[in-house]
Parts: sequence; structure tokens; C-alpha cells
Amino acid sequence: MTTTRENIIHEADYLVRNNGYNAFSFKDISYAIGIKTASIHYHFPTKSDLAIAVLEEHLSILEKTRECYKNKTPLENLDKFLSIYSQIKKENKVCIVGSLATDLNTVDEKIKGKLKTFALAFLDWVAAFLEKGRKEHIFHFDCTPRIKALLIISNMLAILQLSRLTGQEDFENVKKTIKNELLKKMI
Amino acid sequence: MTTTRENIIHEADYLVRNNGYNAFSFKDISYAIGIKTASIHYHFPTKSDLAIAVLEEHLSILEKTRECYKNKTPLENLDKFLSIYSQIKKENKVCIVGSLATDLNTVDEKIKGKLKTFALAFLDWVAAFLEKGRKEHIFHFDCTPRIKALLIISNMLAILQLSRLTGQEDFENVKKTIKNELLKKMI
DNA sequence: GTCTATATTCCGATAGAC
DNA sequence: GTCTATCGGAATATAGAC
Repeated sequence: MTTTRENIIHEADYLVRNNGYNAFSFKDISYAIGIKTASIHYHFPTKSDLAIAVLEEHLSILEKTRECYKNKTPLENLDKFLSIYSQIKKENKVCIVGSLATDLNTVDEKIKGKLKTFALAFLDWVAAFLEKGRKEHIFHFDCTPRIKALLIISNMLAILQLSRLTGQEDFENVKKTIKNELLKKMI
Repeated sequence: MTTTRENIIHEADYLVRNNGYNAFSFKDISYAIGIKTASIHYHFPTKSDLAIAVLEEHLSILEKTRECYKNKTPLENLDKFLSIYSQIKKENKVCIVGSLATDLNTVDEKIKGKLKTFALAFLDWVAAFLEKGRKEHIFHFDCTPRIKALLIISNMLAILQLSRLTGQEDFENVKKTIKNELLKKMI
């Protein structure tokens, strides 16, 4: 069973990542789930409150993923990481960080703070499995795990957006290349 | 001498890359350059017309850069490429592609087309000097020039956004790592 | 919890004077 | 080319009935 509150959050997440924070309205949600805009305000007094709930949902899913994958191999973690973006691509959306980061100067400080928390938690996860993978001689890279994590996160975040302009097949090619480079031994 | 038309385009570009397309208004421009909103409509009948003028300005600058750098070395081209993002970072903005790509589903087809034209022209430039650099044994990479170009463009595009959340110093570190990896011989 | 009704503000755009 | 004045619409948000 999904509650009205959960439906609103789910629809808001869809709209933020499809249209952007400043382009979606309470009316859009109203149409989508069959509820009046005044009723949305009962659950979320302001639009900022709704955005924060969306970000907390993303944080919750991330923490579940980290917990679920903490005893799995670095390669399984990498495949999970890449599959997250494949799923977003399949739905023709962009990721929550990419969507909100471009609107950063127009949102209130609480949203900014939550987004920062999410971005850092995500970065921690990726940096951690990259480091573990290198220690086990599965992954190979020459910089710090943090920088390597930033490099592959920025690749995936941006190719979601770029491949809508340059060609859809670029997404798959970039994804494959990232994995190959990470696994490639440099003699 | 700068005309009113040029002032409007310049301010619109600033606002799009600072606040996003759907967050900026004719009133913002009005305040900034001291002209009434009705006068802006004289130069640009609709908001879409203004966005297209902004994109054509970016295209014009790109073509001038390509022309100016076509006889320079691949390394000089790479440094120019990286310096473009450093300048954007210095001004705490994001690039035009990153800004408009997240709003892509909310803008009209003409804007979409112009943005696609710009993204492909930019990609061509980067892929071309990467390929030339590899032929001259200055750059080293294992994929096609197009994919390598997409990889480093997506790195720079996204680190502009990400480093506002994860830490400003991440921008410089990522930039250095990209250059190092490109110049690094793999024996 | 959800509704109707409304307040308030802001937006893009146009008409017409100067 | 720039102005004043204004239109029509849409946005977030609130009050109060049910």
C-alpha cells in the first residue's frame, strides 16, 4: 500500500528530474495523482518541504543500497553503481544531483544542505568500493579514490544529459569505457 | 561600444547559467541593465528568441576559438579547453550545456536544436585535437577520440556542478588528473 | 485529509503614446 | 527604441467548510 504522501514524493521526484525544480508545479502533481493542490500543502506546507522529502527518500535508498552491498565484491558494487544510471537513462531522466545542482542558486539553504549531504554520502560509497577494489588488485587507477570517484560520477552524471544531445548510443559506450579502464591492467 | 541588444544577451547568459532557464525572468534583466521589460520584447519578441540568441553567441565564440587554435598544438588546444572551465568556475557559474540540458524537456524545439548544434560542434573540436595529439604521440588513450572527448567533457561539465557540493578544491584536482592521464605514457 | 474559494505575487506578452 | 499601462494566466500559499 502506498500512502498519498508517498505518491506525492514519487511524483515530485519524477517531475524534478524530468522538468527541473523551477519548472514543476503543485498543479502538475495534482493532475498526475488526482488530488487538489491544497491537499498537497497539507502534507508539505511549502515546495521546499517537498523537495527535502524527495532528497530524504534518495538518501534512504542510498543507505539501503550501501547496507545491502557492503559485503559484496567491489565489482558487484561497480555494476550496481553503473546500473543506477542505466535505469535513469532508460526512463530518460537525469539524476537528482545533476538536476538540482544547476538550480542551486535558486533554492533555499535547507535544500542545498540536504543535497550536499546526499552528494557526499554517494561519493563516500563510490570512493570506498574503488579503494577496496584497488587493494584487491581488481581496479587500477593512479589518483586518490576520492578523485577517481569524482571522475566516474561526473562521467555518468553528465553523459545522462549529454547523450540526449549527441546521440543515445554515447551513453552505453561511455559506460563500457569506464568499466574497461578501471579493470585494465597497465602492465 | 556595446548595444542594448548585446547587453541583454550578456545578462541573459549570466542568468541562465546562474539560475537556470526557468528561474530567470525579463524583470531580472530589466533590473540589471536599467531597461523596462517591454523594451526587451522589442529586441526579442519571446523568451525563446532570447535563449536562441544566447546560444548563437556561444556558437560564435566557439567558432572563433576553433579558428584561432586550428594551427596551434594539441596541448595548447587542451589547455584552452581546460581554461574555459576554469573561467566558468571562477565566476561560480555552470556551462551553457549543463544548464540547459537539465531543462531540456521544458524548452521549445528551436532551443533544443540550437543546443544540440552547439554540443556537437564543441564535441567535434575536442575530439579533433585529441586525435591529432594521439597521432603525434603526445596524448594517450585507448578508446575512440569521440568517446575520450565525451569522457573529459562530461568530467569538466559535471565537476563544475559537483564541486559546489563536495568542495571547491575538487575542481582543480579533477582538472589536473585529466591532463595527467592524457599525457601519461602507459609503457 | 480533502475539498472550494480566494489572496497575492509574478510571469510573458501586447497596445499604443512619445 | 523606450516608455506606461494593462491583459491573461499561472504560481505558491492560506482560510475555512466538510
